[in-house]
Amino acid sequence: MSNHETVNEILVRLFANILDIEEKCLRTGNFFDLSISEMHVIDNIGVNKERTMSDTAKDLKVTSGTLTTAIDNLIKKGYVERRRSVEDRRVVKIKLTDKGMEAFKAHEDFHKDLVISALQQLDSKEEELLIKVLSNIDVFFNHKYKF
Amino acid sequence: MSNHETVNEILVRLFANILDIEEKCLRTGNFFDLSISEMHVIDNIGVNKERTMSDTAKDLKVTSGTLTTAIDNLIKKGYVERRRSVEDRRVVKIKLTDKGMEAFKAHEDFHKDLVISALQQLDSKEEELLIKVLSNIDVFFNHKYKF
DNA sequence: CAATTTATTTTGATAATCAAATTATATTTA
DNA sequence: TAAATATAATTTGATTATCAAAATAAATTG
Repeated sequence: MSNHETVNEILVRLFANILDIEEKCLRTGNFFDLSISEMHVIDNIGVNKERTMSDTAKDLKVTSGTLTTAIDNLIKKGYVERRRSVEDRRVVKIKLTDKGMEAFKAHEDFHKDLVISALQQLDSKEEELLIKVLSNIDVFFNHKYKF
Repeated sequence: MSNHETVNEILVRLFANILDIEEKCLRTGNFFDLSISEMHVIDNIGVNKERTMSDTAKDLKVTSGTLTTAIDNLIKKGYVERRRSVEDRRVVKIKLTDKGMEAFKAHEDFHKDLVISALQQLDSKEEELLIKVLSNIDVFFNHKYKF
């Protein structure tokens, strides 16, 4: 097998595994009632912020209708609060509750932990190599991603 | 910014976008009637192979009920064929049609492009090192997060 | 102030998924 | 070998995530 094929195979496997790990860590952790996509909504709202529905939907690349139902559920579960803006009464502001912030932090910690444990294995030369390759992929995606 | 933060940032962006980009490349290409999950089924069946439902479902980490409906749709769209095994009549074998193989190859090309971009500016020694580094990370994750 | 634009929600639909029940066939065992 | 058990796949009934288009409400503009 060529290097290219090997790299492809490992990247595909790593990607699938990381998604799997993230989902399972969620489901077996303290926030077992959150799906990955719900966690991504929480992650996007972020701590100490009050965001509008449309900005959040745009960031997450979903329609505002989709976000409305997602937020309905997150409110039911106690992770998010919603209020109408007083300056512009068309606008709805959302922010995390304390429980939401805890979930945010847990997820952040998970990410930190994942990256730290991956990088711990590497010497500085390997680390640079990895960053270079990841950046290359990032550039490739940004290039492809103009629709 | 520390290496950790850089890596984390790139990873988050990559993970947020990769499925999206892959799907959009599909939809704007010759196989606009395939979703990304359908393409992953096609990818898993692979060319020149005849696979059983259960093996494929296991590989894809979905239940066999889920795969049954996925295969129903792929047959309707003309990408897959299904026949009962003669040796064991409980077993169902699936394989790609010619159209399915074309889709497989188109998807393969997308991945090839990705890897070529990823490996840009790397000499063959660095390629080898990268393979080692990625494999280590994969093995490490599987050890650390086993459920 | 009427028309238009903007922000959000609602509605009605489809994909992907699961667990549990069902069907058909094969294997084991008493 | 007939009955019990196991296996492979499908069907059923449900949920979640998603979209486009219609509806609602508020702000802006001409």
